[in-house]
Amino acid sequence: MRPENKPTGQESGSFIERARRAQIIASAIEVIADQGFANASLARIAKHAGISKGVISYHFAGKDELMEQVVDQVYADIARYVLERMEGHKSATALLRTQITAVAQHMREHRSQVKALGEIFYNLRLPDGTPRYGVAASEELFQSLELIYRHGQESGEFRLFDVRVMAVSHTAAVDNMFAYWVTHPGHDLDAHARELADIFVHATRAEGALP
Amino acid sequence: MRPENKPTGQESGSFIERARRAQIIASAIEVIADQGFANASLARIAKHAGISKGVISYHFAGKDELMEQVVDQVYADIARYVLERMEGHKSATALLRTQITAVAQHMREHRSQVKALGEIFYNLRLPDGTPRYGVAASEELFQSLELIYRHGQESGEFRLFDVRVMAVSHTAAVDNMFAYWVTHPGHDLDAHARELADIFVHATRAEGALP
Amino acid sequence: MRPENKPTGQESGSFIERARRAQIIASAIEVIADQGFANASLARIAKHAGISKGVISYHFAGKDELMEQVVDQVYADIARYVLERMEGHKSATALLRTQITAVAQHMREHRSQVKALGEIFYNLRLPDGTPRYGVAASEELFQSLELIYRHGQESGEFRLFDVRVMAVSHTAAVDNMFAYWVTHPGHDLDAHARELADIFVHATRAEGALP
Amino acid sequence: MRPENKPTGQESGSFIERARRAQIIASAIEVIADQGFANASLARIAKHAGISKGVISYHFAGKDELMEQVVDQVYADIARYVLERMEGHKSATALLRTQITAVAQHMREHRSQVKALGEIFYNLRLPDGTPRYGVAASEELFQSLELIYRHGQESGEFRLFDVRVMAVSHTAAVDNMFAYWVTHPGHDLDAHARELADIFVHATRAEGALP
DNA sequence: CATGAATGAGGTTTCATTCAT
DNA sequence: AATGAATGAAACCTCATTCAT
Repeated sequence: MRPENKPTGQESGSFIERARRAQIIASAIEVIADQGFANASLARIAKHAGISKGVISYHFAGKDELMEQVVDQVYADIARYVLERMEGHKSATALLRTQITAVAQHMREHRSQVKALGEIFYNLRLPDGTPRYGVAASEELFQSLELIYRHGQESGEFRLFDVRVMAVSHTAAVDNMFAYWVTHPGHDLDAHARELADIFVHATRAEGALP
Repeated sequence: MRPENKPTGQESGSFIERARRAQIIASAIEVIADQGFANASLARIAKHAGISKGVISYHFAGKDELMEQVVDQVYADIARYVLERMEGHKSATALLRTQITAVAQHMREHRSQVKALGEIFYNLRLPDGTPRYGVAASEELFQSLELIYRHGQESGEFRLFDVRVMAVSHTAAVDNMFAYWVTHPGHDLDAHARELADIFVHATRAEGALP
Repeated sequence: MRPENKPTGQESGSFIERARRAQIIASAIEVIADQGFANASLARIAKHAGISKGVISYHFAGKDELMEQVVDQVYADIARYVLERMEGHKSATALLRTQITAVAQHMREHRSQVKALGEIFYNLRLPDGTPRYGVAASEELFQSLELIYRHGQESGEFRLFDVRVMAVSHTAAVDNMFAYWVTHPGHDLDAHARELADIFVHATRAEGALP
Repeated sequence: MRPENKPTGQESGSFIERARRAQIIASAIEVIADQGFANASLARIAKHAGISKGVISYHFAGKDELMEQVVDQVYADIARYVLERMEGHKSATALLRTQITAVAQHMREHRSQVKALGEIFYNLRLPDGTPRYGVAASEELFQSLELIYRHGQESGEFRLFDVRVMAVSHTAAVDNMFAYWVTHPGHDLDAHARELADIFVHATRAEGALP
């Protein structure tokens, strides 16, 4: 019997406990990234980790909890990585460029994690059949992007536009940059990111004021 | 035994044969749009169509072939719809706007089809676990968008940019417009499309030349 | 896909359908009577019937439905058997004696059925853990016995007593007669039944009026 | 390693050893009474006791031994309680009444214990699937009741009847009194017991000699 | 003396597919 | 051309038990 999860931010459980959970989460990420969500059975995840199937059930309440832990961890990693790199920048334009290029860097260094995140986001469903995450789950991300866009509009850097549509399109373009890179090995991710940043810089530019 | 499928574009089989296949494809679309790819078992599709499970196996080589037929049909519908509306326009800018708004109109009128298309695109896998359609499958779409963008660059309407990145981002933004609309009932799809067209018009604009 | 059960009294399904269901129910009865409820897995029931596990899932919504069908059938058999033999008797005393001896006869001829019924009654639980049947489920039986007892009190054959306590005790004594017989092969069930009838005849007798 | 259990009546092991075993037995009783035998996993029993699962394995050879210890303890409690109250009574009729009412009192005061006892009696099986306790296990109880009945027949208080059938029916009626009370909160257990005593007093009465 | 960790068997259920009719 | 019936694999989950520490 594993002690019930303490949903606090604080790490819980013994050292071994945490190590096993991390190992299982890592294995899940690799299997999902490699074989897709639908093929990522507990059996495969366990086999990939070199452990017995029961171990997963021992450390996680069920498959859903494991998936949610994967999402939580990967999402937190991305957010930390990107926010660190955005610190210090003042202008909305710089923030915008930095966000896109930082995400791209993180993707290049954590390809499997990001892929697994996307798979789970798209596929995990609640018992009633409705998506567990969905576009709705990106609300937090939308809002943080809207902060940048609104900041640019207020400072006069950006023209007036619907910040929600811009945020949704921004998110989509970044996500697909990743998907495109994954399926086109050899594609220059950093160049793509720079081009994408250019696109949104132009798209948001106040009339007659290109930098 | 059913005669093997002729993979030509030409309709094959008797009238009844074609009608049954169409009925099954329509049922599959509705079930997938409603319950998601993972919950769209042949049993559910058959039940929804009011027929026996065996009929599907009789008319399609397997589940995968059914899914591919759904994709083919829906994809062809979208292409026809959008191309019809683009005809007659000359300027790249007009073509760009029209493409985006026409897709949005089609989405509004064929919500289930588009949703099912997305589900299959994202979820269907080959036996070895790799995606059946990945971003790679959008190659045809990318190229047709690139035609527009290159046309604009040659006519001087558009600035110089990487047309592939622009096409990928364009596709992504349109896809997510749909996803956002699906999960946010009441969202104004047409307004979103107009804003999105504005975004790409600005993003592509030759310097100092806003219309 | 099996057509959903029509909960009407009318038999539903094709001939083969009904035959398979009957076969599976019979197999379940034998396995439960032989190995006990806890050991009566679907695998064992299927093996005993010489069919695949999946067949059971095909014909019954789940294990619980199978168990309930067993109860329904066995219970109806007993009721029919006993009521047939009680018909024509007028005096409460005769009805009482007949009920007990008829049940005993039925038990002797349908040992497995009765045993399985008891096992399911005692063990089957709802998803929330509460008993599916329980003493509460015997309410119908209690009330029919109370009719006899009240009839005897009104006719003056029986003394005054709490008919509910008498019915509960009666039910218990009959059930345990069966259980005792099951565990003591060679025990004379009919003699036991006659003795038991004597006990309740004496227990109910109006003072000073033994027949 | 724990020293093997000494199956003597004498308490064995250190103080801590005995305390732990008692604690575990008590927890098992509560869980079984609450959730039923089938849902009383070692995990749940351990959790309810606030200890680790391993402790149970340490102190008991296995689940079966734990169950048997529960039976032994509860059974001994009941016997002691009832026998104490029967002491001093001489007439068979008084002994009969006292036995029934004393058992009822004990039930009211030790509801969980009695419920757990019944669950285990009915459900525990030997590895080969046969019941560990069946009606056969009540032999001791039957014989002690038979002593009373034979005593009454010899003293002339009781009519002639088959003492085994009477004892079996008596046991059944008392057991079901408990089951009925458990499922009908608010039912008057003491009144039920008095009625039940009346029933057996009448059932055993020598003709023409009601007290 | 106690624990946390791990195991692997076995449970029910869902599913795509095959086949005789 | 269609159906109902059957299959067996694979999924997730629970559990009693074992073992190193």
